[in-house]
Order: sequence, then structure tokens, then C-alpha cells
Amino acid sequence: MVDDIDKKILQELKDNARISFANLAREINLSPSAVRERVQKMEDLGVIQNYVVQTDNKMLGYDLEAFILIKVFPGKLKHVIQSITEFPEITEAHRITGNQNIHLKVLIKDQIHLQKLLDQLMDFGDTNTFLILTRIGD
Amino acid sequence: MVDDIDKKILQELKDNARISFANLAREINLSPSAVRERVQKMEDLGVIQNYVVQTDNKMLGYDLEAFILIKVFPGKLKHVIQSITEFPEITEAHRITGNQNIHLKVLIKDQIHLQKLLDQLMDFGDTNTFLILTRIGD
DNA sequence: CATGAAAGCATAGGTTT
DNA sequence: AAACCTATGCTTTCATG
Repeated sequence: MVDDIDKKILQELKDNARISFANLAREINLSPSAVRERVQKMEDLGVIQNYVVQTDNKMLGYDLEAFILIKVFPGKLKHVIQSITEFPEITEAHRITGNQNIHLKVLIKDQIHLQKLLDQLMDFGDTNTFLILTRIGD
Repeated sequence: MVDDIDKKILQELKDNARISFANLAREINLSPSAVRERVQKMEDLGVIQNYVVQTDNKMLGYDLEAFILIKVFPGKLKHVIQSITEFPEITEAHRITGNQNIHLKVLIKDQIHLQKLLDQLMDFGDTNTFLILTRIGD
């Protein structure tokens, strides 16, 4: 379903998702049309979900990033899950195992906005916030 | 330094990083060359860091994702930070504030591999693992 | 999966505002 | 300075084998 050639293609796209099919074809010694067909197939299958740009958030005026764990109040989980999409600050949200059931990654301009967000999240459950200091690796 | 037009460009690239400059130009009513210049400038400034593909990890044979918090043993932090890049399972790593000082996101084939990883990480400090059940939103 | 041809796109340099 | 125009070479796309 996804063979070694497909994996090579994915590896290249992980490095540079804007590479042209022609250049990608040269990298892996295949014709451009074959590469295109494989990529299309993976898009159709859902193996490839999206192509995104990664930005320097500090340069865009967002000085704070944090992880927030929430222990949602009993019976409120469904409501919380629905509400989460309405927060533009939340860049990632996951249900997780353990004593706390929601894990958020948030991107925020400054301390004041973080405080406001936490005030709102407190209606959902008990929160536990970890500020991100630096990214490791890359 | 980054104006409203640049922000529009970034928004489009967040949706689809493989869009052509020509199409992007049509979306925001600018000439292709102007769009290209702006993108180039943002790449040079470091505002745009990278273009990446997002994949369905389950379809690629990785059934488990987890967050792992580590309270690193005293004096070992520098060593841990250097070692982290050598784990292919670790897809994201951050230094964080709080009682625990490292936050990892890991991508793993199955429980056996998770166990192996946790055994290795236990040399770094006390670990706290949260399995990811589902992604919320999107 | 490769080839080939038509249409569309990227890119550089010069021009305009 | 920032956006545009234009020409050349590449890339994408799709039909055909």
C-alpha cells in the first residue's frame, strides 16, 4: 500500500514540501509523472494529510508558547472538546490517557493573554501549565 | 517588517504549502513576482522556517503516539538535551518550566517499542507518559 | 511507469509608481 | 521600496503506449 519509493517521497516532502515533482523525480530517479501519481494516490488514501508552512512565532509577535494539561470536570468532556476549536490560541489539542484528559499546545502574544486564556479554561477543569522555554533539536 | 499582505500569504501557506505562486497571487490579488519576492524575503528573514508534509502515522505503521514529561536527574540536563536528537522516535522536544523540565512528543510502532524507549529514557530522569488517544479539532 | 506535447508556472531583469 | 511587466526556460498535466 505504501512501498519504499513512497517512503522516499515522503522523506523528501518532510524536508521540503514545496519541492517540485520534477526535482523530486530527479532525487529518487523516477519520472515526474510517476512521482505525481504516487503523491496523488497518497493524498487520496489520506496518508498525506496536508502541506504546511512552519513559521518563527516570536517574529510574528507571539512571545509565549505553552502546554496545558486539563483535568476536565466530570460530564463536561464532550462540551470541552466541542469548544476547543473556537480558541484561536490553541494550535494543537489531544485527548490523552491518565489523570488529566486533555493536552493542549497554545500560542500566545504575552502574559496578559495567557492569563485570559487560563481564566477561560478554568471553566473546563483543573489546568496545569508548562511554559515552553526552547525547542530542542533541529 | 511583516505586514498584512505577508500575513495573508502565510495564512494561505498554512492551508496548503504547495500552492503555486501564481495561484497564491490570484487569491490575494497581487502579481506572482510580488508574491514570490515577499515569500523569499520571509524565508531570508527566518519568518518562514520550513515547509513540511503532514502524514497519517497509523497508516504508516506507527500505532502509538505519546507525550512524555521528564524530570531530569540533577546535572544531567545538558547531556540529555544532546542525546535527544539521536532518538528517531522523538518527533518534538522542548524545555519547559515547572517541576519537570523536558517535554517530548514521540511516535512509536507498538507497545514493545514504547517500553524500550521508556527504559532508555529512565536513565535521564523520572518519566511521566501520556498516551495520545485522539487529535481534537481539524 | 515512461514519453511527449500543450498549457501553465517560475524566475530574472528591467520598468513604473 | 514595492509592485508590476515581459520573455525564457521549467514544470505540470494528461493522453498514449
